[in-house]
Amino acid sequence: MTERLTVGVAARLSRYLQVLTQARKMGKERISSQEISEYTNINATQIRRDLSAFGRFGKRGVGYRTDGLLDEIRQILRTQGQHNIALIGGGRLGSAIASSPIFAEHGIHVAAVLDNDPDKVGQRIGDLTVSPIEELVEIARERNIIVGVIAVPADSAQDAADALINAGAKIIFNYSEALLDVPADVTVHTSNPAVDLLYALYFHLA
Amino acid sequence: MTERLTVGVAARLSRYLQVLTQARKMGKERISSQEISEYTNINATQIRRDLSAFGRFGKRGVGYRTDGLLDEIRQILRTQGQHNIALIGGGRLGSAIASSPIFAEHGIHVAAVLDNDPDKVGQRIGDLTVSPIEELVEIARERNIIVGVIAVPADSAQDAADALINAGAKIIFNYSEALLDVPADVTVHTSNPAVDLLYALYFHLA
DNA sequence: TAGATTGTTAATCGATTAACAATC
DNA sequence: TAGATTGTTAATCGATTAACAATC
Repeated sequence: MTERLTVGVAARLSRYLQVLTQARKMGKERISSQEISEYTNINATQIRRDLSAFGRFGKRGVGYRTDGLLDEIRQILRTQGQHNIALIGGGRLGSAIASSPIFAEHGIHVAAVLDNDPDKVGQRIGDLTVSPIEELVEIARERNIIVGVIAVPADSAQDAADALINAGAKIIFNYSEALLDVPADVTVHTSNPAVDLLYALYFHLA
Repeated sequence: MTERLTVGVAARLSRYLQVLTQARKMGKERISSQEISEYTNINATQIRRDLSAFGRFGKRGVGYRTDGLLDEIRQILRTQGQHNIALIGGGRLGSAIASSPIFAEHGIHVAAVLDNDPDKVGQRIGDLTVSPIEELVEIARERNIIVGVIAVPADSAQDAADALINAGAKIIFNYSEALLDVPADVTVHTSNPAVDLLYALYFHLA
């Protein structure tokens, strides 16, 4: 099982992880492939197939133990540790991200919020104080940060990306609509809800 | 060309749409499949293949006209009109979404922000005033809304979904971590940046 | 002409699905 | 035993990629 997962399998396992995390919070002790399918829109046979490639985690006639399956998938995805991330942008979106419980639930800790606007520096967001962008290099080194989240307007996004790259970040989540130019060893995930929406509308209208 | 696109093709065309929109804003008149590939991480051959299924849009040795290709893809995805959407939640995330230029750029108009918290009702967010959730049915009917965005804490998310469904929404974008139970004719897109991040980390660490 | 890039073919690989025996 | 659900097979379909002629 030391082989690298394909992109598709890893993406699907991540979705199962999300459903299982919530199902556990709702007190569900067992879950069937059919139930996971309803929440993810992934075919139930596909789910059983994905899982059975790593072991026999389920019980026929019963389903999967929520807790046990969660642990197995975490092991497969190697996502059991704590990860520190840096957030660039102390505006509305930055505040929303920094305060969201979504990250903590999965072992992800927003270690710092930075901004290049002197008016924002020093403001408090939840437990954090906004730091000047100049401190990013030091913070990233100290806190072992390789993931950065960009929550600034499109016209500042490339500057934010450059600062992150300069500080050693290898994974960037871009919540602006800007296209970012980055070196080959840096991965960018751009989130664009408007485009996702057009995609969803296509299937509704077609 | 009246046939329905496969899920994969529609998803990729949406990504091209995003890149082309930004490339046009940056004043780029022409773009090659290789350039689109660098921004989307989709194989350049795949891109040419996807496009050539609908016509010969490019010029050999030159590339594609940004403007022209944008129009072609919009036609294929049938996303040329204006769409009104309703946003539930007037907190930090809701404000960020309502104020974001990302939607307007693609013809999507946040027509109303609603909240069940009396303290939030009446507050202004950009051009909008937060309305009580009770007004959703009427607003949805008047503004022809079938898309709803949920930007409330997880423990209110199902209530928000129920209100949207009751008002006739068929597509729901869920920015909480909650799992939503909805009728079969309603599509839910749940965004969970933490899970996306674990997925990205897997490939970085592996 | 030389260089660049599209459009297309052909081959391979992974995803998807139906069906069903195994078994709880 | 009866019902439910997993694990697995087999068949199909779409995605991916390399290669390259066409052509701007």
